[in-house]
Amino acid sequence: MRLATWNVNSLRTRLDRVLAFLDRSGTDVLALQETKCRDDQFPYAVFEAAGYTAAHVGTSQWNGVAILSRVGLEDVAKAFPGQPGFAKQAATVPDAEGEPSLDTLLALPPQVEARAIGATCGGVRVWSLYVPHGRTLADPHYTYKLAWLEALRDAAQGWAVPDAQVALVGDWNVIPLDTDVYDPVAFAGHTHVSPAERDAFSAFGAAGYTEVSREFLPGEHIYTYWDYQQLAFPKNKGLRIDFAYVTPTLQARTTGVIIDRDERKGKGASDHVPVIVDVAD
DNA sequence: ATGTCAAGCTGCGCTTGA
Repeated sequence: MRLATWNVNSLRTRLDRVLAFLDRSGTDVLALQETKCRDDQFPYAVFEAAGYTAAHVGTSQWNGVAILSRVGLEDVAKAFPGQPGFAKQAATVPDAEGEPSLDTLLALPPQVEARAIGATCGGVRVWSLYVPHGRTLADPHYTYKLAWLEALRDAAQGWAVPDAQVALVGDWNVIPLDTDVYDPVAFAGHTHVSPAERDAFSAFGAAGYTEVSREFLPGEHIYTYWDYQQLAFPKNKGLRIDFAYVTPTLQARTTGVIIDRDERKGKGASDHVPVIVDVAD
């Protein structure tokens, strides 16, 4: 079985590329992140015509995760148990002088975002994950990111029972090693590289998972993302932030990992490329 | 070339998010 994960940065913009990728790669199960569409905008029929059943969760133009499968798709979960929500701040309200005041920002109730979807495909429990970005170390989104990862770790630890076949794949928005970024000095003080984020990422190892892209592709400066700005891709100024954690039984079946770097080329590319995991039948 | 892209909403530019 060929399992892949890809942050497509808008499915509607990239639908032709996704279909071409499925055809070219022979992927059986594709986890997508950042579909950037609502469920009613998701092209279920297009994927059905291509032979794939799809499950999607999307509530707005932001986030959105999906799983496509041509080897079955069962027991869909549109969030993980205990998945934290994010409390957006409403518009400022006027203070006594009628001016917007930073002291009167209104925190809206936390909303569980479309960042995780699970389904059982061909005997493997697949989770398509879009970890919150964090924005800056001082932003409430960063606190949310750490809480989100911790809650996922707790849930995932419970799934990692003996012989379980679980894959946690997606855009983790964490740079685990200094050699996973083109310039670690330039990233100091930013999100993705903080000790807390790196600890939250590596905690999945202690929870019973192995990150198989690292196992099969241990080299330095292997990237899965290149910013659209500053000619990052031609200069190969990338980040390694898309990963696949799997349970031991699934790890034992894993025969290889491919990072499809060519998918970043040409006009209309996503800023991320697919990470492909091959699993023996 | 302060070397980007996408979506929504109002509108044909701005804001948000990455």
